Amino acid sequence: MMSQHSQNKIAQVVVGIAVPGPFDYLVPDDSRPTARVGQRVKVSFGRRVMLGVIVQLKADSTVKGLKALSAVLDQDPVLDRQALAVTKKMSEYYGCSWGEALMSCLPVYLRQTKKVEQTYGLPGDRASKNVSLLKNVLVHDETQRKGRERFFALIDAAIERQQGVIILVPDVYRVKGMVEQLQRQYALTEIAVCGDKSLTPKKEFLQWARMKTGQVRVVVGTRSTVFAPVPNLGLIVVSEEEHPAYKQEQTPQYHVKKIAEIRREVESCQLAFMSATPSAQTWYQAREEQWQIDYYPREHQNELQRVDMTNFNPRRSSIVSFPLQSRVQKVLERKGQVLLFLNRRGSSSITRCHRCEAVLMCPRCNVSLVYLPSKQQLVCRHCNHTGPLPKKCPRCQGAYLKSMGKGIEKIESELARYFPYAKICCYDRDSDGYDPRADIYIVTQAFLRWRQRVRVDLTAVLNLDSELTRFDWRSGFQAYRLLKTMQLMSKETCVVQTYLMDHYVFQSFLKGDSRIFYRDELEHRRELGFPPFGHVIDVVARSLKEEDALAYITALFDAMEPSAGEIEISDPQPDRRAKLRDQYRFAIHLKGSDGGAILALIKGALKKIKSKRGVILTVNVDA
DNA sequence: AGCACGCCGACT
DNA sequence: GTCGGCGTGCTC
Repeated sequence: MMSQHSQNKIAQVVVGIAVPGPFDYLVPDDSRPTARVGQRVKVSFGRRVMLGVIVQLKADSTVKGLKALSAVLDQDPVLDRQALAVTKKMSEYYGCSWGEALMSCLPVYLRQTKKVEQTYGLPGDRASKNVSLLKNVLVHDETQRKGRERFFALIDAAIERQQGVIILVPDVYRVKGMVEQLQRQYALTEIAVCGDKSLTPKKEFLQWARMKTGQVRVVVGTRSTVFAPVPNLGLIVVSEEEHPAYKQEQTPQYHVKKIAEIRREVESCQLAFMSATPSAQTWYQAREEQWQIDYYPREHQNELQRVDMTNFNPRRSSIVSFPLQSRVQKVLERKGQVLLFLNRRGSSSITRCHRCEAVLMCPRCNVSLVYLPSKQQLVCRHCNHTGPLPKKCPRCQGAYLKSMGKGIEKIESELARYFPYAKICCYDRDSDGYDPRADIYIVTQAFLRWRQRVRVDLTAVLNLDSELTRFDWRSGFQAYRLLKTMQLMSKETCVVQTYLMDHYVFQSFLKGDSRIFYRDELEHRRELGFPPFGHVIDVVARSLKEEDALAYITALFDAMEPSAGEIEISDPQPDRRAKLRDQYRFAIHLKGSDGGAILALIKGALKKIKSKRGVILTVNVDA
């Protein structure tokens, strides 16, 4: 009798910490008939009690002195073989433990060592039909309308095949709109929302269980929804695929698009990446891998006006140039609407003493503080440290503090003088909605989350140069994305102010066809060895003690094998944010064609040097 | 990741 | 002589 379960004598278990594993445990006799791969278990690991997951069952083990499982927590496995395979591949790709990858794909409620009575048996046999592998799709849509039609056609086809669908959106604000769109098309009960942090763990788990048991056809959610336990998965849609929020910044640092690709490999589902401005990497990948590419260029031509700022004396004229002012004037006369973009909050970005030249700085981050007239506060753009505007210079007690560097609230007060009857509104990351009745909006980056809903008569980029000159291999693309977005939001005219008329990004954009931009941008990246033609890896050491962080990064630099292949290694240098939240940060930048070789170089150097107390090291690939 | 073991400086 | 620093190594 016992022998028929002898294959279940030993369980291989992984735990959610950075240890290699898996570890063998004895399965207690009474659990042997019911023990299954994918069940959660309680184990004593070292001196601790931890949650584990059975990843394999076997008859015997080479390890002596095995401990027994403390308890089996599930009746049915919470993870099927496909989820196990996906997390295994994920751990190999990202170099985290299998257990860490597994935990990130479980709902919070199931990460506790609590027994769950819920069963996850599927109603009937929903074994997947043998569907031939469908081509991945890039939906590159500048029209809003055609892309949506294509989107629904892809979902319809998956439902037609009796398969489930996952739809990813970059942040919680977009979930609602997406669900409303879907509800017009599909029955309410077939849609579930996922990744909503306001949900209690228990409620999130109940949603998860609905998906797991196949009661849900379509799942909508943010980043972590890419792990949703949809049985017989047919399609994963990544909307606004270039959005940076799809990258998880805490360990394990995964990217939604990579996980989607792994799920495609394991579960043979189709992928659809959608955007009005897809990333250059995706654009390239779609061509290299022969995806189906649906490009819908914008239908309505609008006028693009370039303003060469070298024609104006910056000391004598406003940041809103004369040509732009007269454009605004004309639109306002017709009761039209205007949208101006400047990526700088507040009224001034620097407050300096006229006498001793001291600049008001954030004590924790060593960057100049921004003044917000609406709150009458000085605020740090990195850590949100806030304080009042002092009346006297804190260093020399002089009474002449001077504001420099104009932000959107400064533009607002300037424009209020030119256009006293216009209703003018500012929007930055502290705004929680915008008033669609304003005559003029002046906005920062944060406003772009509304880009799909906004259509105004005139849009303008006040300072393209701040986007073009950022020290970042993606600045070209991001400048292009801003230009395109501003262009698509305008019904009639888009004005761009710049000193850099000849910059390749601007010149490519002016040619009108986005394919020209991607061709030029990719050529530029190929020459410089940037992604997708190479990898850029940053290593950052941070510590409360400046000398410790510097000593550590220098030791790491010295331990790196010189000229290992064709890897470019920068000298240790202060990070772009040299001090952040009281911590000093130093960086090394590495570049090369083989990302794995760069990581191996870093790992090799790390092994040679000893870790230092209070110094934290982070490695960022293609950040 | 934790949490032990283990080997060198300042305290009753 | 011990308390306690933190470097090193293991967890079935």
